[in-house]
Formats: sequence, C-alpha cells, structure tokens
Amino acid sequence: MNKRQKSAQETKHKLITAGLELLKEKGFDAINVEDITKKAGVAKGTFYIYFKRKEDIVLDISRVPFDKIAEELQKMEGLTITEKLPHYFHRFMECVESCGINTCRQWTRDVLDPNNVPETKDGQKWKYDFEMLKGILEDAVSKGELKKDTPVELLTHIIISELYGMMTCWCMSDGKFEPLDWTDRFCKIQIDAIFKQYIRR
Amino acid sequence: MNKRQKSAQETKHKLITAGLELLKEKGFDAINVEDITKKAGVAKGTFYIYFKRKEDIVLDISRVPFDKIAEELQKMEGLTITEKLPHYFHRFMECVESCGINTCRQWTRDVLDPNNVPETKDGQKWKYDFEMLKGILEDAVSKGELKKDTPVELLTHIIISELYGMMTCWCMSDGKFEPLDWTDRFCKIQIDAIFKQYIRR
DNA sequence: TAGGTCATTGACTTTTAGTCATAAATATGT
DNA sequence: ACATATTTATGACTAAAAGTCAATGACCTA
Repeated sequence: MNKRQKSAQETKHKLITAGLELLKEKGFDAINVEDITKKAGVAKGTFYIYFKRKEDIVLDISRVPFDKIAEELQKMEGLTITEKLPHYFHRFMECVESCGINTCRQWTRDVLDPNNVPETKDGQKWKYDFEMLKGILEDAVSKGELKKDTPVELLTHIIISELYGMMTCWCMSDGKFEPLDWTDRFCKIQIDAIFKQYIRR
Repeated sequence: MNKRQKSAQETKHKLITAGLELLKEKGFDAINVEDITKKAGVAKGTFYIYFKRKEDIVLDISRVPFDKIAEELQKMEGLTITEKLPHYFHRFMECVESCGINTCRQWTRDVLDPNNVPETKDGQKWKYDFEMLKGILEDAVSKGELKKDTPVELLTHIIISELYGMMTCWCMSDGKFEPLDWTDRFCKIQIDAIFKQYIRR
C-alpha cells in the first residue's frame, strides 16, 4: 500500500471514528456532515469522496463489530444449533449495546429499506446476514441435527425477525432494560421453541 | 360542531389522505411537505397548523387502523390468551399490509425513538400498545389462565418485540413474502412457545 | 524531472423544513 | 345589525444543511 492509499484509508477511518462518537452522543438526525468532518479534521467535501450520502456512513460504522460476530458464528464447531444461536443472540445484543442506542436506531432505519442503502455488496449486509444464518441452518440439516423437512427459509426469517425485534424493542424502550439479561431470558423461551419440532432426537 | 371546527377537521383529513397516498407511493424521504399540501389542495403553511413537524403526520396516518385492532383485542371475550394473540398478530399484519411498506418503514422509524414523537398522548402510541397488551396478560393471570408467577412485563416485551420484528423483517425483505401466511405460520410456532410454561392446565 | 493521477478543499448551489406577518372567514357579545 | 375577537389559511421568506465541483497541490510513475 502506497502513501496515497494509506492516507485515504486513514481519512476514511477518521471519519468513521468521528461519526461513531457523534452518533452515540447525539443521534443521526441531530448531527450534520460538517460536525463529522470537523471532528475528523477534514473538509466537508472529503466526506462525499468516501460516502455517497450522509446515511451511508452508518453501515461502515456498524459493519466491523457485526461482521466479527457473524464470523464467530460460522467458526463455532461441535455445538448444536440450539447452543450456537443463543450465543449469537447474546453477542448480537452486545454489539447493539456497544454501538449505542442512537447508532442502532439509524442502523435499523437503514436496514428497513434495501433501496436506501448503497449498491455495494456491503449495502446488502442484511441479505448477507440472512444467507449466513440460512447456511448455518442448512448445515444443521445436512448434519442430521434438524429434520430433512425443516422449513429453512421460514426459520431463518423468524430468527432475523427475532434479532431485529429485540433491537427495535430495546430502542423503543429508550434503553430502559438491560439488553443482555433480557436477551438471555428471551432466548431461553424462544430458541428451543423455534426448533423443537424439527430437532431429531 | 360549528363551521370552523368542521372545516378544520376536513382540512386535516385531506392532509392525512394525501399523505397516506404519497407515502404508499414513494416513501417518506422521497416526498416533501409541499407535495402533500399540493395534493391536499392547501398551502404549505397549513400543514404546520395541524402537524408540528413533517414526521408527525405518519402517526395520524397509521393511528386509525391500529387503534381499531387494539380495540378489537380488548373486546374479545371467551377466548384464551393463545387464541387471542394469533388473531391480533394476523390483524396487525393486515394493517401493516394495507398501510403499505413505506408507511410502515416510517412508522417503525418514529417508533424506534420515543423522543422523536410529539408529546401528545397519541405520541405515546407504542406505550399505549404496551400497556394494552400488558393488561390482556394481567387479565389472563387474574382469570387463572396463566400462572401467578408469569413474568408479565417480560412476556409483553417479547410480544411487542415479535410484532415489530415481523414488521421490520417484512420491510427489510422489501415485501417479498406474503405477510399474512408468514405471520400465521410464525404465530403457530411462537405464541404457544411463549406461553407454554406459564399456562395452567 | 515532467506530466499525469488522485486525495483534498471550501465556496457555492440547491433543496426543503419550518416561520410569520397578513388576510379572510367565522364566532361572540352588545 | 354591528363591532370586536378568534380561528383558519396563505405563501413569501428564512435558515439550515445536503450535496457539487473547479481548483490545488501532494504523490506516483516513467
């Protein structure tokens, strides 16, 4: 990597860091592009070199932690599906908590609308999550852990729905309850239920 | 009601109708206040007599159908909690579908942030939904249908989480799947699971 | 070292949310 | 019936912020 590429990478990183801090602090609607660039120590125009629109930075802000846990999930060996998922849910909500409520609000807003997201492969993040989870389920089917007739697509949708439901619910309540305690109790009730009838014993 | 009040009501109604049509068609970010007022046949300033901010109209657009089903739920007599809720979920998703995906997107966005909502009692809509659902559960406990040690608050949060999760998931997928079919299958799996351990047999 | 490339800049344009003085219509009191 | 108060409606205006772009200079390559 030459000096230029390195400097470009640094600039983008400065913008993401500044963006995350401000997002946590004030929420997306309360900050403007100039706030971010000032905090990052660059000019306003620079922002638009790295992000097509103001909203696009949110994706980059949240991508790192969420990608990490997706990777973790895929690497978990020797665990059953009903062991893997509560762990994933827990880690997901850890990310949610560490990104802060305002970041999650904006993230959910972006995720709600596939058209409202840049056309890069990163923009398809939730589809990636979907495919990743679907893969985990298909894997469980092929290992014989789940029955052959398991409706994989449906269950994946349900799991995605549970994840975003938890996050939305936490945001709605303005972060009033402990997300991790709650998630764990939630999982205890839900995960087994989802898979109960499809597990081969 | 005198002539003035009647005309004011009509004007507000015209704005809500125009707003709903445009919201369904294009989505919240793609329309501006002048689009709405033009379609309603009034001046731009008129909008701000009835709504403090652009976002506030979404609440009024969705309030009518959702209030109706909340009322229905409270009136259902002689049904158990595990019969009432699937019906409510189904009706909820019917509303979601009839309001259109773009309206739901914006509605979810508003609901995500309690601070981003007018200070009227209507603004507390989701809290109202929460209290209403909680009441239904408490009722089931007092009738002896659910055990005395049922964690009512937790279950209410889970139900709210399921509702918004379903809606979010549907919006994310850009309305690709049939929300009603899906909801019914979803309910079949989830509702019994949620209550299973708390039901007195 | 020359000529091309690319990251950076910040003044500028454009868009749109939200305001407010003014006017018109309606209600109320005498 | 008239005068005065109140409410609804208007649209030109202001303010704020998103997004653009021609100019600049640092860096790369041959």
